[in-house]
Amino acid sequence: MFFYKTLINWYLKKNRDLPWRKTKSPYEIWLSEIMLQQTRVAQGLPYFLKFTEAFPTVFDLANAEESEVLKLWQGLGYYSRARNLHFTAKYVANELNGVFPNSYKGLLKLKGVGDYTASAIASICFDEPAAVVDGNVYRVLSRFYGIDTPINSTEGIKQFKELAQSIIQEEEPGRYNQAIMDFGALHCKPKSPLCNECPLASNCVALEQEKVSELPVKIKKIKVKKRYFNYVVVITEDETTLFSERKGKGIWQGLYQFPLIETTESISANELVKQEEFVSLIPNDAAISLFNKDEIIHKLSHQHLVTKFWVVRVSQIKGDAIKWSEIEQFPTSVLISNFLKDYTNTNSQNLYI
DNA sequence: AAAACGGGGGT
DNA sequence: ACCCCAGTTTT
Repeated sequence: MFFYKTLINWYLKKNRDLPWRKTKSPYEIWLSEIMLQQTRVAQGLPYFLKFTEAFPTVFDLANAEESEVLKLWQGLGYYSRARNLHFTAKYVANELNGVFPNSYKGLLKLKGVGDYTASAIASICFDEPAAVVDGNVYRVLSRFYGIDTPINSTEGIKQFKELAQSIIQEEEPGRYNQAIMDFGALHCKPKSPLCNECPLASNCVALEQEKVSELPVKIKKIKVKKRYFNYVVVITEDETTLFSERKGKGIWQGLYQFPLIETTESISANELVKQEEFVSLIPNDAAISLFNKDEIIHKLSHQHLVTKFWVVRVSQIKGDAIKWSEIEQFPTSVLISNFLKDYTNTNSQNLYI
């Protein structure tokens, strides 16, 4: 109870003024929670404003084209969130008359809504005492209670959820959930937490045992792969190009891109023109130049994409072309978005063979 | 149980 | 470089 009350009191003084805290509307809370999954508040905030303006209600979102949703989501990452968001909006609008489920259990069934998000919406919108466990909660609980079970182990996930659930009260569960998350984000930070002015210091096990910097424990296991991307930027005399949707599994599903030739290592122009995919795409009269002198290393969590943009000028095109002037309407990755920006600002003289 | 899934910011 | 972020889904 000390823990619970202290966090709520801290929150009443120090909470962040955020737009989704002005409402209990499940639509807006849901929208904000999906956007903030694995995403910093500062990064998600402008997207929340864009989305609520473009889609004031769940019906507006449901009636949008998926590509329109992805375009607004562009740059936020984890694009399956946007596709699931749209799917769930259509489900709620069409099957549930626009009314979101009003319980943790019901919310959990929605696509893109897991344990954290169901708890957040249920507690904030419906005052259900369902405890959220996000990265902040893991950190605050592991330190305050001195728990060194790895937070990303099966056992740790179960243990911390049970502990969090045992703490939450019937009284103001939504406010408490937001309090412990804000406290983790602003006060009990990963590096340099403010222990010398902490309202929980008197009972914090990690502080007492000088283990603050060691907690929480996390098993690290990500291994980064290198991949070699060659984007073929075909440009015809009448300013059209090839730009199509990325199908199948893997990164950037549903986003648009130039024809992509992936190789096992970095290649030259001479090697590029020998690639089967290139031959089938490009006529013999093509003029090929390399746009970026240095390889672009686009860094994702699990892979580094070593990328070359090949500008290929041709008289005519084989596949389905789009007008270059309309390319910005399509949702695309930050990697390609950055290229388009650079390309527009660069004279074609600066190309490298 | 582990891997995949983005991008940005802090140290 | 490495870690972390209002996690969820797929393999």
